[in-house]
Amino acid sequence: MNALLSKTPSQKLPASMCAACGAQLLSMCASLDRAGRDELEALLEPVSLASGDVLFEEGAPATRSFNLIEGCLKLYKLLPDGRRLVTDFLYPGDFLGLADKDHYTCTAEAVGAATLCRFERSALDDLVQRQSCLEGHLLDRARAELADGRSQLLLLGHKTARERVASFILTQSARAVQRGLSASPVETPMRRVDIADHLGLTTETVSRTLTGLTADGMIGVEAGRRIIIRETDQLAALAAGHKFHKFIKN
Amino acid sequence: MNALLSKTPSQKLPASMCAACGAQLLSMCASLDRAGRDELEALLEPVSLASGDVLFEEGAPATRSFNLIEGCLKLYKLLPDGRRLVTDFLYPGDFLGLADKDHYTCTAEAVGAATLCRFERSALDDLVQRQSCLEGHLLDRARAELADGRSQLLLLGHKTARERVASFILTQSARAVQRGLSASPVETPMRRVDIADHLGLTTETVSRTLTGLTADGMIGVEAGRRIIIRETDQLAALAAGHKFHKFIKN
DNA sequence: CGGTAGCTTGAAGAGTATCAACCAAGGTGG
DNA sequence: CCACCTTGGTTGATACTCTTCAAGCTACCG
Repeated sequence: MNALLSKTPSQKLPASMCAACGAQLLSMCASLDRAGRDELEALLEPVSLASGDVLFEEGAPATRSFNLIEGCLKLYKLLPDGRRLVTDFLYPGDFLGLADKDHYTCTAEAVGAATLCRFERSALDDLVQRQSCLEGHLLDRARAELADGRSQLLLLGHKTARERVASFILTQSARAVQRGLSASPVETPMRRVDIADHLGLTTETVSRTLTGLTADGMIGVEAGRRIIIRETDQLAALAAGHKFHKFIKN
Repeated sequence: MNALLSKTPSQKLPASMCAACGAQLLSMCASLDRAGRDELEALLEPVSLASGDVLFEEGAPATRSFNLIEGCLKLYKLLPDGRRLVTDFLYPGDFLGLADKDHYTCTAEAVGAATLCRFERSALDDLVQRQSCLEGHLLDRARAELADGRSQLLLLGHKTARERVASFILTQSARAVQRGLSASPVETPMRRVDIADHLGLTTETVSRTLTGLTADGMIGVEAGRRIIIRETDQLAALAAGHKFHKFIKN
């Protein structure tokens, strides 16, 4: 889990790298013109991570920003005694380093194998100053992250275990759709303990709740990691906190 | 609690308004030169709120942004059955509307009497485009809010009631210091139920926990709303999650 | 084939919510 | 000026959800 960052040898990628990048339409690159993209491409360094590799640790000087190209990362914060909260899972197109002014506010760790674009902060900040559309793009990203964060606050502050798990499934599903994947069989690459630490629960409670939702016919679970959404409306009502709903327990 | 927005008659303030504003050094105005400030001042409309007035509601079109000049606001989200989470308390100098792209993500309500600067979003966005320092300022604000939000996630996800209340007291104290007030007798203008909904607890638990912290000599409470920090280090250790600490129960 | 990691299931325990009463302060009206 | 009511806060007893502790199960890998 604490393996060091394994970076590819410092070779530049072929010139077509950005053009061939599957995440380009999702990420900040999409807001740039041809010249701007070339300039951005000149700044980036590719990074590969294996499962469990730590990209950066909470509290370390935030000297670099990243764009996730492929794979899945988790961001988390730790309490001194080991309690952990996974603030977010990241997918291709997501930007890392937005919340981090001087020091990283979270640790970033690869959930599975992952590849990223790495930018030196100083160079990126310089480019952002000249490309005002980038600043707007980052501000939009920040807005979206703030909104998501507030929803997560509501989840952690007041939702029941069932509601939390339902919300999680629907959130993951929605993100899959954003990436052009199907809504219903949702692939969840992370382990139960990661889900638990994301929802403020324990692995046991997550497991029990998934079992319960399955027993109620709202979802199906295949091979542990693939979740089928069977009753979208009921699941959505549960996630939204409609306690009175006839299909909802607790 | 649902009283309508009470705005002052649509008079312009005297030209010296911004210059005389007590919050100017804290807010976005500080990043502008003389000309920029004049331009900003031309956009603003003053707003006064009484305790309980709702400035805007979650889900409404986000047509305006605000700068809090005086008083205290709370931002909150609601679940359909009434469960509420206060995402944040705002103090003079704080900006409202950063997280809101198309629609407000929270309801904003006055905790006590409050005064604000109101900006039409379209006009402000236009100014921001031309004053790039403003964009940088907003990005910095967004960064700080994201970082704060993540800490709050950790609090709601894994901290005990004692840790939550300790964190709350220290956060309020730190914010008071930012505004040039003393760290130790902290004035908390909000009611217990607001604190409870901010910490994901009930009023009873907040009350009991404050009583417990007082009994342990870590704090003192005067007139219900004024909190004296007696043992800063112990309180900080508690808030940080050092469960093993000798003075910490639970 | 043994060993380990991840997941599930079970029983007991803890922390906080819930329900309810009580108290203090402040406002109102007769 | 005092009885009455309302609001906000505290304290108490009980209930309940989720955690903790523990065991078992499955799949994968050396």
